[in-house]
Amino acid sequence: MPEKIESPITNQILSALPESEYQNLALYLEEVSLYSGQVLQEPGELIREVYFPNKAMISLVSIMSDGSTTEIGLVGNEGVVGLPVILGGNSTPSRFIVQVPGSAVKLPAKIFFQEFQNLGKLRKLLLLYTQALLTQVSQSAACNRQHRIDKRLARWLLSVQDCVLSDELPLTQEFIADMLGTRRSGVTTAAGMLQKAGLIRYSRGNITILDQEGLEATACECYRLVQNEFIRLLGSRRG
Amino acid sequence: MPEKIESPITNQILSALPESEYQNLALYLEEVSLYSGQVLQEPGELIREVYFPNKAMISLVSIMSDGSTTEIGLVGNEGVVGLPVILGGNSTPSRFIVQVPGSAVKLPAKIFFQEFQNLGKLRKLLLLYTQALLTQVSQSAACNRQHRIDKRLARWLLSVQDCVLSDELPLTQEFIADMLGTRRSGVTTAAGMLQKAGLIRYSRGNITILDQEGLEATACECYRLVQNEFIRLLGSRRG
DNA sequence: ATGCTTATGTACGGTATCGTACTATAAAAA
DNA sequence: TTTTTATAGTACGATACCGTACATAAGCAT
Repeated sequence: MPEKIESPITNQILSALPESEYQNLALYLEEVSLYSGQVLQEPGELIREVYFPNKAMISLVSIMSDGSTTEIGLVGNEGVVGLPVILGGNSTPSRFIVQVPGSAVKLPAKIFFQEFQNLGKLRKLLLLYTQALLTQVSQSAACNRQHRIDKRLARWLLSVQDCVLSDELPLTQEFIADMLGTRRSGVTTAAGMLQKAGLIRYSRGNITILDQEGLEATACECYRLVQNEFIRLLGSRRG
Repeated sequence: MPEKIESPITNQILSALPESEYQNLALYLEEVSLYSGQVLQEPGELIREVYFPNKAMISLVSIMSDGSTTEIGLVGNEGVVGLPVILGGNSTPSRFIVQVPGSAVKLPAKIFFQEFQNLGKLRKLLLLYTQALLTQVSQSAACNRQHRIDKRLARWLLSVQDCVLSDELPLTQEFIADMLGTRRSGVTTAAGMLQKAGLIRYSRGNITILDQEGLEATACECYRLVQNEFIRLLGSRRG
């Protein structure tokens, strides 16, 4: 039996729903605590639940046959993990993995799908969010081709910050390397440059953003572009 | 006044519609001939018409502020250009440009949007196609990070072949370089390798695929993965 | 044919990143 | 405390690709 939701829901999609639509879901919503490194979904697996992050951040990750990984999208409190349920595919070739731990709200895929069929606000929001995610992934495709590692790192840190609404990011360089699709020592070098410039501080699995504006100036244009598109489509701040 | 459609419609989405749904659109469909290099949409422009390619192939392209370009998706006869109309954004930050000339069917965005609201086959197909495109873009994001130029070129040529259903591809190396997000001379070198291996033949803006199986063996795994996902979701062959 | 334009071939120093290995240090465990 | 483990720093040859420049050649117009 799903439990009652005690904590406030900060997920922006759920928060934006009119009361009547929210009540259609409320009975089935369940608050869960996600831990770092938790795998919500492996490639090809049938999606049985979708997750609305409150504070957590979840990465969508591509895995090549040689084991190399690349992040293709990030989901924070502005979004939802599990769009293939409404798009009809019910699975994807990517892994969903928790990067930043925290609370989220879980909903059975079946209920999610049913409510999406109604001509309500949820449906409208989910389609807009789909476009926003598509834009994010598209920009990453171009970014991965065109931009250097230090710019991409700066962009990525800003994006994570927006997802979790905090300057303190519990992330090891090893983990970041897996997301950026590069070597760990490459992250060390790039992060060292950002730290030397006074933009971030870090030590053993904790990164603090010291100068957001400076970091934005260092990041590639992709951060701003995606963020602007999230604002245009959803009115929220996310890149 | 839209003209009557004379030629057979080979676009897979339109072909798959039940007669009644097709009739809802038929009055507004207009056959158009797309030429190479034709820009259907610039970044940020309001989308007024959507295009269902019959034989043509259209690239979705990201443009950076320094002018560099990167293809983020391809659309052939399996799909439609203009998804932001149904997703609600009505524009995107990318350019839609005709890569391989040929016929397509044009439909006013308004009609497209209206018909999508109905709970019919069109809606189901479009959502599935959205997921397929998202998978394609996602895989490109990872591919751009992980794979070498010759593998990506092989993948890309196979994808174009699937889009236009022909072994003869009217493409210059300059154009290909813009799509792969690399230099023209890099394409020359990579294409030279493929030609030396007997996989393709080319001369002045025309590439012929001689050995599809060999090309697949050379291409990165991304080709197969995306193609399989198109088959799973839509039953059609496209990567 | 002749010249012009477009497409392709090639070269070469420079740079980002890889692959790998080894070291250093902080935190946790014994 | 000592040992172990996780995390981060550094080095260095190898490699893919960039940036650019110039040469060659095919097709087209005259």
